[in-house]
Amino acid sequence: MAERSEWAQLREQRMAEPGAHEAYQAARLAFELGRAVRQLRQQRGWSQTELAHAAGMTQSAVARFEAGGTVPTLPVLDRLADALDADLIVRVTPRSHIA
Amino acid sequence: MAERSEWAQLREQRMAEPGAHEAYQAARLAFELGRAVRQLRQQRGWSQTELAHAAGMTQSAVARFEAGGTVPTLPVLDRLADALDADLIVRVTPRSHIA
DNA sequence: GCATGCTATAGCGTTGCTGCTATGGCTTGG
DNA sequence: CCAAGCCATAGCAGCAACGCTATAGCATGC
Repeated sequence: MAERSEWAQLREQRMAEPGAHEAYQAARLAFELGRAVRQLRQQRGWSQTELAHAAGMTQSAVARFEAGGTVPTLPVLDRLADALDADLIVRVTPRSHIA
Repeated sequence: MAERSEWAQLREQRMAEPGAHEAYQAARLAFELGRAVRQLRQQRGWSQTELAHAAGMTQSAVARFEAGGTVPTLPVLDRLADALDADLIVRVTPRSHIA
C-alpha cells in the first residue's frame, strides 16, 4: 500500500482538507458505491469485462469506478444497477437522526 | 405549454428516442429529484436564492436543477441535501420486485 | 408608475466524468 | 515457458454538468 494511483492520492488529499466536508462526503459515497457494485458483481461471478459489456461500457471504466476513482454520475449508476438486476435508489429525505 | 426551454425540449426528445431506456431513466430521476428538493425547500419557506446560498451555489443553478434541466451529480445533490437538513440516500440494492 | 422579490432562461468558461485504447502485473493452466 | 484471463492504470478526446452573470416575466407593495 506504499504506492497508490494518481487519483487515489488526489482524492485522499481532498478528503483531508479542512473545509472539505462536502467533497469528503462525495468521495466517501463514491467509495461505498464502488464496493457495493463490486460485491454484487462478484456475487454473480462476473468479471469486470462481463459487467462492463452488460452495462455498455469497458472494463477500465468498471475498474475505475469500483476503485472509487471518480464520483459516478447517475446515468452510469443506473446502467450498472440495471446490468446487475438491481435497483438504483436515490432519495433526499428529511434528516431523521444526525450522523 | 406551447413554447418550452431549450433543454426541456432536448430532454423530451431524448426520452422519446427508441433505444434510450437508460437515458430515459436518468432524465426521470432528475425530474423527480428536482421535485423532491423543491418540495423540501418550499416546506421550509425558503426562496431559491436562500437555498442556493446555503448550498454554496447560485439561484440559477437551483432553478435549473429543480426544473430537471440537468441530471445532477452526487456532490451537488449532497450539498443540497445538507443545506436542507436532509440525508442523501444512494443505494444499489438487488432487485426485490420487478418494476 | 416604480421598486422589490421570486423564478426561469440564456450564454459562456471551467471542471470533471465518461469512454476508449493500450499496457503492465498477477495468477492459473497447459 | 507460454498463453490466457482478470484487474489496475495511464493518457487522451468528448461532452455534460457546474458555476457564474445578466436578463426577462410576474407578482406584490409603496
